[in-house]
Amino acid sequence: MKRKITLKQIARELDVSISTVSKALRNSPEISEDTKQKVQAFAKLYNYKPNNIALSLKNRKTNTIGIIIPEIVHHFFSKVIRGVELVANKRGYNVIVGLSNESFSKEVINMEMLANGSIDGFILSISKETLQLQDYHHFNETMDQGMPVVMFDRVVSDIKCDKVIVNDFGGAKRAVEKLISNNCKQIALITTKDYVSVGKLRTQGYMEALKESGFELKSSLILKLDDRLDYEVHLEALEKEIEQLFKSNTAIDGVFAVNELYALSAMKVARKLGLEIPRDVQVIGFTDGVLSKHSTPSLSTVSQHAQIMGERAADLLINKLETVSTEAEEEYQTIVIETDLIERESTK
Amino acid sequence: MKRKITLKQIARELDVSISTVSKALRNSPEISEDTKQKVQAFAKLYNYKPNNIALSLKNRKTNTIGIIIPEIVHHFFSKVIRGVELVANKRGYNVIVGLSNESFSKEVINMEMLANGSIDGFILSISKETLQLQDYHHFNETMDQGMPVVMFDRVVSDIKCDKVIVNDFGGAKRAVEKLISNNCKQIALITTKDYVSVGKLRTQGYMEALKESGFELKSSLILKLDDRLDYEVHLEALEKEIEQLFKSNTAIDGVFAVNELYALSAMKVARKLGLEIPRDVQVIGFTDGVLSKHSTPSLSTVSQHAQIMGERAADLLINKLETVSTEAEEEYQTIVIETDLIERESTK
DNA sequence: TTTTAACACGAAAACGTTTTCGTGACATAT
DNA sequence: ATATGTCACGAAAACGTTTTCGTGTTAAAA
Repeated sequence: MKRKITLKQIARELDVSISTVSKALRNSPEISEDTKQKVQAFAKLYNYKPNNIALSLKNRKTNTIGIIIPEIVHHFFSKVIRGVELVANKRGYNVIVGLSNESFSKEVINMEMLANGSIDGFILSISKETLQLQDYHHFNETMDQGMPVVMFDRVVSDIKCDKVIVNDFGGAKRAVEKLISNNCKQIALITTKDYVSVGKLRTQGYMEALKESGFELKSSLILKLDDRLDYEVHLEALEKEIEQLFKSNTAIDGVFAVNELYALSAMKVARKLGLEIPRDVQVIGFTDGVLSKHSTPSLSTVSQHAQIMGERAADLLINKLETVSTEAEEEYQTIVIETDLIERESTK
Repeated sequence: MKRKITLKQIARELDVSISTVSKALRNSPEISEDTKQKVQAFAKLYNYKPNNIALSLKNRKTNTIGIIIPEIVHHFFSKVIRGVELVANKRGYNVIVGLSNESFSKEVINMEMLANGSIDGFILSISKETLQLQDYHHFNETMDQGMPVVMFDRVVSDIKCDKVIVNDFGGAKRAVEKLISNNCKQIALITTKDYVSVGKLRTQGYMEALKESGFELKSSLILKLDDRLDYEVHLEALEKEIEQLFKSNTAIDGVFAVNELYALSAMKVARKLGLEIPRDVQVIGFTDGVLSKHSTPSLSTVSQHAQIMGERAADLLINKLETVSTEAEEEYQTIVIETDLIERESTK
């Protein structure tokens, strides 16, 4: 077991100084061809690679970006990570992942751990608990210390930083318009409570689409679920709520759901109640998930382009890291990713 | 924008030496109560936190573990990451993620990037291309340099290191036994080519179960797919292959598939051919995925406990990192995670 | 021959810590 | 009065780099 070799060891072996070795390896013109050859050959032989930590300390730059997300077992978030990793790697950065698990305190702790020199900047999506508490001090403190932050998907407008978001409003609106043009008359909405920013926007898109088409808004058609309950575990509870919705609105012929699970459950409940999809009820979900594609019937859905979000966020962050900030130049961008409506079997 | 404060700055402000500040903050008995109070108060006020990079350099320990996986948009792998992150965080470590994207060269590059001081050890699952090429020099070189490696799921027996694997053989065997006891007579196997170690083991489990029950092995019932083709994209190609299988073996009444997608496709094809599940054909998959639970009919499956694998791998690695290695003591463990057979609607 | 310039290299500082060891001031014991 | 000991702190090294600056040697120019 041979430990990694250092400049100092090479210097000692070849009986030159550390500086000479360093310069020789970086091909400095200061060093004679002879010495360069000798040093480079030796370094190659012993497979010398500069120590990243030492470089980070010297350069005050880690070439690592931190990404903090609420959950990793989730198609959307893992796709975002893939996007981040893709451009990060391409541009010479590593990615360190922190999970907040939707908890405020874990989010804070994770950020503090990483902010102490481990990374150059953050890419993150805010946890539900943080959104509820509306306590954003940790974001502001991090940025105060000169560490750039790029938020994606779940953002809040109060915070001044770069953002990458989905056109939730537009995507939802188009989905509902699709249902309308497909001749749906009673379109239900299955959404989350308003503190989830994306849920709120999608709800507004639903409303706007109905309004523009001259439909009246019936609050009985809107089911707002408290998603603090993990419905992946308590599936029956979710289905019960949706069943109630269908039973008290027997004329429902269209459903727009703000995520995949809600949409699938809606299809399941509808079928259970003897309704056929898409003949009797048409359903559209909102997601980049894998369920939509493989469900039966497959689910029409609003695609968010999660991977592209990750790529954009990473580019935004790295650009900021690599431009010399002229201080006052506090210009923050918000990139809006457009959605696509993917039509599958759950719509006509 | 106030940059992070350092010991040196505190020392200058309070007109003491750097060492005094360091000791005061670590509550050294060498320092008088007076000075401690003063220093600690000042540090708190300016929210001093030691710089991780400097600590890493000093201690030659980063408290970071690297995890390299072939793909992150995948339920199994993201669950493993969650497990790793869970215990890593609990034990004071960060997690840095590298994606090989099933490519040999990306795997090598990623490992080299991280091995140069960025992390203390690796947790990884081998990429398909590496398994095909059977080129494992990068693993051995990393370990030669004294960096511990824990492999999970996709491992090879030639490499001497700690491992966490699933009981693929046993899980597959039990699944097929279940089909047999459910009265299936013609049980098909949908698997991968043998270079995927887990696929091979599951295939052997299938064979063993049949043999023990006195069934004859019919090679026409075994479909070996080349999974270099990404069937998530070329779904029709996959379905066509499976359709062939069913058409040339019309008596098939049971299917064991080595992953989720194969199982789902089998169900889809069977239904298309007018077969009802589970009445005419019973199906069992192998996975920890989300599709199984939400498909219609829901899929009976062999659960791998991915998160537990991640947890075990992390514990194994951190234990190794934190015990002083008495050199010769080259004891490597292999932890086998037992599977569970989750019965859902696709079996009787 | 003396001055200048180019060349090839080394010493040392810096990044931010922790830790070992040394030392001056003062108090106590001889 | 001298020796011993405790206390409170500082200097310096170390981790592994890069880079600035200084310097001794040799060759070219005056």
